[in-house]
Amino acid sequence: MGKGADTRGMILDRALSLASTEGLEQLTIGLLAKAVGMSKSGLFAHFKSKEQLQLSVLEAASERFVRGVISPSLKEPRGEPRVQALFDHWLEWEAAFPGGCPYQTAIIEFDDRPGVVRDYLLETQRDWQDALTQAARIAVDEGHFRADLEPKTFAFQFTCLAIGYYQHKHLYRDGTSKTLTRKAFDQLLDSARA
Amino acid sequence: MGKGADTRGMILDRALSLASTEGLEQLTIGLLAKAVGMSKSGLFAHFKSKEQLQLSVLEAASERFVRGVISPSLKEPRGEPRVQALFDHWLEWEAAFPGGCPYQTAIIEFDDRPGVVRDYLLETQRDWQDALTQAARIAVDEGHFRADLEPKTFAFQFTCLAIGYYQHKHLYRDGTSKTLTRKAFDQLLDSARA
DNA sequence: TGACGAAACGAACGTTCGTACTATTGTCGG
DNA sequence: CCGACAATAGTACGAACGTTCGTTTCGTCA
Repeated sequence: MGKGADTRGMILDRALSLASTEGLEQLTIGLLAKAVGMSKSGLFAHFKSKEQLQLSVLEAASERFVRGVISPSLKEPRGEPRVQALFDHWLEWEAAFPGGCPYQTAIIEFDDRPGVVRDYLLETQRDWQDALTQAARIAVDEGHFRADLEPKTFAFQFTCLAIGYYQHKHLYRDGTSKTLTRKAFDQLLDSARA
Repeated sequence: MGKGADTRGMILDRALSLASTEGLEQLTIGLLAKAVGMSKSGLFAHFKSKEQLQLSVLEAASERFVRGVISPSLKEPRGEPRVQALFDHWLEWEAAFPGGCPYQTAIIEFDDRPGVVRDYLLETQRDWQDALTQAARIAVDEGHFRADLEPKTFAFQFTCLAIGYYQHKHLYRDGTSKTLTRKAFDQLLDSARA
């Protein structure tokens, strides 16, 4: 159980990069094998099907997301600072992948294709949305946000900005995306406060 | 030049639906041929390459977008009513495709892949962003929006909501997306007004 | 009606896809 | 150091990919 898990991890590392630029479907087994310097069959043995590979890639992404975004944000003070931290860490995390957030790509690819991949995406995205909603609710409780703020709506607006940032950055590539998104987010925070 | 253009149009019609659900790359020539009841080679003859087919599909989408969103909105009164119309027509237009806005899918697929398709996406998306910015600027001039509003930022926020709506709708499929998005948009309008 | 160009066809090209088998290598505990 | 077993490579498969080819059907006008 030693060596195998290591190579599997290395494969998923490389797969995450490829999936972020090419998508989960274009992430081909032959291509991935060449990228990590293995034979197609040798790599294939680690995952018993392409669908399992796709799922494993998303699970690896989840793990990184928790480690890079969720956990560090939970260490921040409750309320607005934590909301702000979630946003900051999201921006950082997105930049860690050459093709941007792998979830973004995967959701577009699979939101109309039923199966275990779509199910997994739905589940994790719900969790992320719940976490955001909860963070907003706490900010209300703490008195940072106005009492009549709807946490769910706030979470949606938050997510919209995150998605929009991703798209703007990768399409225009003019370096203005981060400033623009920060401005929009500050405005969102403004209207969320008392 | 009669018959050929007709079938070409019919092909692109079907292709638009398929591309919105499957993506421009998964929109396979063989699959499309089967969908329209033609032979692969017969269909292929209309476009001299797959890249040309993809480009033609996007051009067909552009045409529909102008006819369904831009033009009718320009008939509305200048200022906020026109901005509102742009948003309303966007929501309608998006619903006309089984897999949602074909641009959304295409941008995610091609934003990291240089070529004529990406170039075309960049160009049309810039046009759309410019149109939105211009509409916001007019609303400022008319006194509907506050004088210090930044039209470009507003256009970005607008687009973010549109993208977010698309994703929410197709992933969750719980029927709450439109209400949620309208609420967020109303809030955006509120903060844009005096 | 005959002829001619446009449009659609069927078959085949070489390549790559995901997956199934079998063989070879590598890594450890006795 | 060796046997067991995990890990990787090799080979082959049927199907689908984009593309090309030569041929056949269709539409139109002399």
